[in-house]
Amino acid sequence: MVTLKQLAKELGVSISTVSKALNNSEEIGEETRKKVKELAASYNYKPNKVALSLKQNRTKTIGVIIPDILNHFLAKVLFGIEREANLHGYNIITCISNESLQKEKDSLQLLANGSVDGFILSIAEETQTKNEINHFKETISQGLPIVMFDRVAHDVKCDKVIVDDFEATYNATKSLIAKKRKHIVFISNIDNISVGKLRERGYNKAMLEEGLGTQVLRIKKGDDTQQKVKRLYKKYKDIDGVVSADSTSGVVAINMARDFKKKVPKDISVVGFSSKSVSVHSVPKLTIIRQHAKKIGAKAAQLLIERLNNGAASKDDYTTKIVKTTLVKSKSTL
Amino acid sequence: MVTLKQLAKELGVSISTVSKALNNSEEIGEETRKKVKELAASYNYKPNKVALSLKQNRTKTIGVIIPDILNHFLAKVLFGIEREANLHGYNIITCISNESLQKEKDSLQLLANGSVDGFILSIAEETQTKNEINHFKETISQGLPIVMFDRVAHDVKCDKVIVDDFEATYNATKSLIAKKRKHIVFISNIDNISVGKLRERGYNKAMLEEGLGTQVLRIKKGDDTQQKVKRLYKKYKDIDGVVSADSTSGVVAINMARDFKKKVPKDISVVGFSSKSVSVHSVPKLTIIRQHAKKIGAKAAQLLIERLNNGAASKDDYTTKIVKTTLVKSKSTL
DNA sequence: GTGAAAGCGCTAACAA
DNA sequence: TTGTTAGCGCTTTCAC
Repeated sequence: MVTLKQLAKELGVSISTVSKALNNSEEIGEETRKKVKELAASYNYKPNKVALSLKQNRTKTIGVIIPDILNHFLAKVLFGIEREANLHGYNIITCISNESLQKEKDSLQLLANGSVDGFILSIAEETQTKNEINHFKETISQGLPIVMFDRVAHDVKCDKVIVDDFEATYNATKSLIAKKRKHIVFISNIDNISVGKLRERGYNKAMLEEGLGTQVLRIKKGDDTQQKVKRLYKKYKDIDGVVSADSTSGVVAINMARDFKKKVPKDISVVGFSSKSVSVHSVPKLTIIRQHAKKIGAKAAQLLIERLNNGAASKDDYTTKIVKTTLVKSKSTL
Repeated sequence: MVTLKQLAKELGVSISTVSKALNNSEEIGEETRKKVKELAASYNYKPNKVALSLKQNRTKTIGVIIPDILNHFLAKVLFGIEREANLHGYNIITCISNESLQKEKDSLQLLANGSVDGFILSIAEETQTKNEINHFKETISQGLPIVMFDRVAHDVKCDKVIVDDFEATYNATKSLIAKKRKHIVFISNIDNISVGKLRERGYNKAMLEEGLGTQVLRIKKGDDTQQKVKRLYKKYKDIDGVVSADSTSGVVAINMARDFKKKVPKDISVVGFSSKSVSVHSVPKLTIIRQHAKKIGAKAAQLLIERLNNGAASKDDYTTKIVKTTLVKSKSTL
């Protein structure tokens, strides 16, 4: 990489002259400016980012910590973050906590050494079950702002972007009930994380309000989803509705129904949290609760960048943005 | 963030003493060392990464450019890269080219300013169709090594990690033929990228060798996969096998078969490039061609880090590693 | 209009 | 054993 020094030497001027010329300073003469710029262009000069970061005490880099990159929703949020960050001249350093508290702590620690200006993260499962939040508070007190999305810790003071999980399943369940479904099962493989719990509660409330009994099928890591759904159908012949808290179980619920001569949606309606690209995996296509993942990511990035630009201005004035889900009807519901 | 300067001041010693003490230099007295370390620990001192990078002229950061984060395979490779990089003390800056040549160029340009020590990337679709490779060559000539994976440019001299795409579909097709399948269709939504073409050729060769006619269903962006598969089944009643170049069409091929009273795998066998977690989306589960994505990512990271450590040593001595696929049988094939 | 010098935080060669 | 100094690449104040 060419440096200012080298350009200065070749031109027989001082380093500061070159720097100013490149930054269009009025101090420098028209002619000199032109000469400098030409040479710089010919060498494809680009100011060294590291030096700039050191000088300006900010990196224009955001640390993103996500629990699981193979989760379609989280990947999509990451996409949204990346795009929005780029628009504002920021890069993102990605860490995958893999649902582990330790890895989450490590990542936070490791990047809190000047590598990034702030964080965007969704909390690891283990962190939520152990209810640990000190590492977040510490990071914030070190002057590094955090924006949490989806799985958030309400006891940490920071900006947040969340989904209306409770209402989403509440409404989805109600819509099934409105179509005369009576025996609706809730299927979830995320019952131990915050959003999973909220979704279950939304379902429960809707069912109880209508005087209907609730039934929950919990799928654990390592379980065979197809087997569990199969057994469910075998045991309870009168199931006529499924609300799924994750994308996999909704798809499986539809495809497996046919093994039991249940027509979808005539005999059984299925709706689940998912995205368009996954909904085509079932025949008929799954009616989904869309979370607008990209928008969530973009919003999180906006909040962080705003805070970074404001300096300490908006201290103690934190936003919680709720991005509403949308029920997108396909052929798996009436 | 605490700096050496502040620690030095508080201890009444010089900056270099503090630096040496923290780096366990033998030069510094036992006692001083202890005092320094204690104070540093109490302040949770961490050396400023940016200053270190500037000083040592390397960032311990890898730029990763992937075409599509929502592609399960690519996301999994990213996971592998991240983990391996972390093991070696590297962070990753992720850019998503979104299959765009321009964004790919921009990312390369933008990070080639000292932000990263090298790149790991898979080539964007547009870049492949336009067959552009100059931006890669330029980056390399600037002293930033590149490792390409999956979709690679053979004309660029750099390390590569690829899949045995041709053999994978060749073998998969052969295995269907061995079970007396005669009318096997190849379905692909990636026929315009390098790996897609190779996969199609593997299928073609296997079919032609056996004197069987070939048939390819191409699915374009924006097409309704379910509709296209449906029409295919409607028109050609005797289809008894499907080889899919991507994960979606394989899953759809299975789930849709039932609409035509075709039993899987009795009447029709389906095999496709995919991963375990997606294969459960079909009933019965899809027999998959596993690509070992995490391993690919890890290998790519290893190659890059090796090269970074070797300096210019292994110049002009580039590796192409082939990570063999594995055919994992499920219930969608005999 | 141009240049010298300080300083961001750190390491390391050299001096004391 | 400890301190001084230079320098990584850059911006910016201040002097000329």
